[in-house]
Order: sequence, then C-alpha cells, then structure tokens
Amino acid sequence: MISTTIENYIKAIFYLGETATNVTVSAVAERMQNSPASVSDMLRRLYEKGLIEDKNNITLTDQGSFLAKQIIRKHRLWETFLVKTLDFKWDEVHSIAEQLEHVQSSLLTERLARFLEYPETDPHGDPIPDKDGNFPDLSIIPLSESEPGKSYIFRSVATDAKDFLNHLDNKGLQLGQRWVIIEKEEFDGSVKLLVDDKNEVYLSEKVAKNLNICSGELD
Amino acid sequence: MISTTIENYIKAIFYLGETATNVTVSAVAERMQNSPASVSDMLRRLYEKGLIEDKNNITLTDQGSFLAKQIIRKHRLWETFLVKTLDFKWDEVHSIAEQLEHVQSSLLTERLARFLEYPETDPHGDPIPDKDGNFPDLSIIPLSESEPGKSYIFRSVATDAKDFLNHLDNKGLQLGQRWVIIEKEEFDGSVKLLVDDKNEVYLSEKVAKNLNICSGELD
DNA sequence: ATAAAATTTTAGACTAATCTAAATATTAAA
DNA sequence: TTTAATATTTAGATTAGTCTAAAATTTTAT
Repeated sequence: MISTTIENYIKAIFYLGETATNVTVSAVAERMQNSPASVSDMLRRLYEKGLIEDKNNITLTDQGSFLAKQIIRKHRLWETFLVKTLDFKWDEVHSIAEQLEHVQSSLLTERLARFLEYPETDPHGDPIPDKDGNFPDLSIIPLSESEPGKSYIFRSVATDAKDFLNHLDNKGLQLGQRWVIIEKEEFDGSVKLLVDDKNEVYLSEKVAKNLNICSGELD
Repeated sequence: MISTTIENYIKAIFYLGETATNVTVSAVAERMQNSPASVSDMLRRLYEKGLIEDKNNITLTDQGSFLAKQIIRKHRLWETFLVKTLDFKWDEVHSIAEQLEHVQSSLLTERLARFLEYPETDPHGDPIPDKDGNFPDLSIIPLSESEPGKSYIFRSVATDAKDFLNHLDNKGLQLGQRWVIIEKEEFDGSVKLLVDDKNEVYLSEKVAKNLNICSGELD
C-alpha cells in the first residue's frame, strides 16, 4: 500500500518540517535528489493518500507524521543495533539503516527495541521515538556544565547573534556533532573538546555557556 | 542494478532447479503467483542480464546461481537471528526474512554471520551456504540411529517404493519436517516422534531404517 | 505596480513490472 | 500423423515513479 518511495518522501518532509518554517517543492526536490516536477507529481499522490494536509501547504497529516516517526524509529533502532551488536562504527551505518527502516513488521520493531533495552538515542545521539511516536525529552544542558571524559551531542545554541554563529563556523562546530570533553579548566571555565573523533577545539566559558548539549554516550 | 523483483525470480528458479529436472515457465509462474506472460517477459530480461543460460532452457548461469545462494544465505541467517536473538518462533519468521534478505551490504551479512557464530543451519534445519556459496554437508543418518530427546530434520528417503511413500503419506510425514524423538524401544527398534511440535507418530524399525535425518537442534 | 526572476505545475515520454487476450509453438493422443 | 490439448510468446494496456521542456504562477525588486 505505502511504497518505500513514499516512505522516503514522508521522511524528507518530516525532517524539512523540523527546521524550515514552510516546506517547499524545491527543498523536497533538493533533499530527494529528484526534479521539482517529480516532487510536484508525488505531492498529489501523497495528498490523495491523506499523508499531507494540502497541496499548497506541505505539512504532514497526523497519519503522515505518525508514519514518519515510525520510519525514524526503525532507522535509529537499526543504527543502534548495527553499532552496539554488530560492531559497526557510528559513521558506517546510515546507508544500511536506510534499507532496514523499510522492513515492515511492527513485531520485529518491538522485539528489536526490547533486545536493545529500549534505547533513548541512536549512535549519533538522535532521539528515538517510542512506538506511539513520542520522542524522549533529552535533558539539554549548557556545555559549561559538561563533565570531562563524557560524550555529548551538540543540540542547540542559546543565542543567534551573527558574530557568535560566525565564531562557531570558524571553529568548525555544527549541530548534531559528537563532542567528547577532553578537559575543563576550573580557573576560567574554558573547555577543550574532541569534535567527531577528529579535531580538538578550545572554547571560552563565555562561548560554552551559550552552547546546549545533551548526553550522547555510546555505552 | 538488480531489483528485488529480479532477486525473487532468481531465488524461485534456484529452488525449482533443485527439485525439478527442467524448470518451466508455468512452474515459475505458479511459484511467483504471476501470469506465464509476465514470466516469459522477465526471462528475456534475466537472459539479457546474464543470469540464466538460455531462454529455452531455464538454468541459472554461475552468476545467477551465486546470486541465488547469497540471497538464501541472507534469508537463513536472518531467520536464525529472529529465532535465536529476538525470540521469534520458527514458524513466524519467513515473511520478515523475505524482506531482510534483500538488504544489500555484504559487510552486514558477514557481521551478522559472525554474531550468530557461523550457524550451519537455520531454525527450519535448512543448510546456510557460506559467503562463497558453498553449502555445509550436513551429516545424514537413518532415523534408526537417532537419539531420544534430540531434534532432527527429515531430509530424504532411502527407497522410493510406492507403498512405502504411501505409508509415510498416511502418517503425515513430509520432507523438511522437524522431528523430536520422544522415545526409542530397545526391544524392537521402534521409534516414537513428535512431528512439527504437533502430532505424535509411531514407526517400526523397518520404516525407521529407510528415513534419513540430520541434526536440527534449535540451541 | 509592473517587470524580472524564481518557483511550481502541466504535458508528454520513458522504464520496470505487471496484466489480459490473442497468436504461436510444442507435446500428447487417437 | 494429424488433431487436440497444453505451454509459451507476443501485442497492447496499465501503474508507479521518474525525466525534460514548456507553461503558468508567485515572489522580489526596482
């Protein structure tokens, strides 16, 4: 009934809806690597299936949104399985999970979740919705309250002053990155991080107070 | 390049080739639940892709045969995973494995095999080919040499006398069934079995000597 | 407020995989 | 060996998902 292709469109629209204010045909086309013409055509079909609210306002219906969250749940559970159980590295698993997320069996999904002991986040630190589509609320703290040696995910910024964002850009810092705290200087509150297992970055307390993180342990 | 649909055709031809002397269009159509016209059309495409030898003689090329065995390997490994790791029952897993067998990542397949400790048979007792496409040779013994309490798979018959096969049919015995030995009578060599967790069957030594089984433990 | 630019939709075509109905070829039987 | 039955192929359609090119619409800027 719902093809893999449709599932991928719904997922793309869900993700775009999380960041962009209004989702556009061209944004979906860009993300799906398809022509705008194909997207326009597909949106008609999604509307006919009751998955989006309107042809002009690309917003998921409750049904569409639930479907998206189910797919995201499966994707993130499988990524967790690949890393924790099959010893994949966390940056190797995406394309395999893109295939596994379309396997249809709610019993399988629930058994997998149970086997993994109901994880709240995947290996990238992204939250895993439960079977009803509810995301766990990960406790968000400023980087200044992090603990040395622990691993976190960079989640949000407390201010969007242009020069501040520029500063982050210069340091190569981006949302979703895994940050491991190498050390914290008691004296001035400065922090030294390892970003995505690659680069070391030093940050002042002033900056650290404005970066929000959540726990992202790999176990 | 190779679609899921094509993989399913190749698998069907492989299975039919194992039993039938010559594979026919209508046999493939029957198995795939498609019209003979569709099969005829598809065979042309399989030939163009170098997966079957000839349009008139439906036999897999080396490439086609290797592909079939890879799919069977994945199917049986996933079934084993579902039963041993996720606690599915062995008769619940087929349709899920039908989906998982098409996931493409040889690294995934090998990691899964390693995690399962390189099983030789799946939960139905069917042999799992290795990554080069070689099937393990399961040691086949007559039922008369089975051990009470153990689980076996009914693999072959030592004679195909019509009245003997009729006798098996009357008792509801079929190739591939799981047989658990309930008891063996030392006195006359008769055997009492539990067939597929359902029916109890009594067999004389004369019959037991002509039924070949192999080990089919579930661990 | 209108022209230019950007975005979206429509029209028409293509491919893979399927179908039914008709034509052809093969096998079996009288 | 010729006919009857069975099996296979071809022809023509259909559906999902895609494309390019052109038309229509909306947005932005002067």
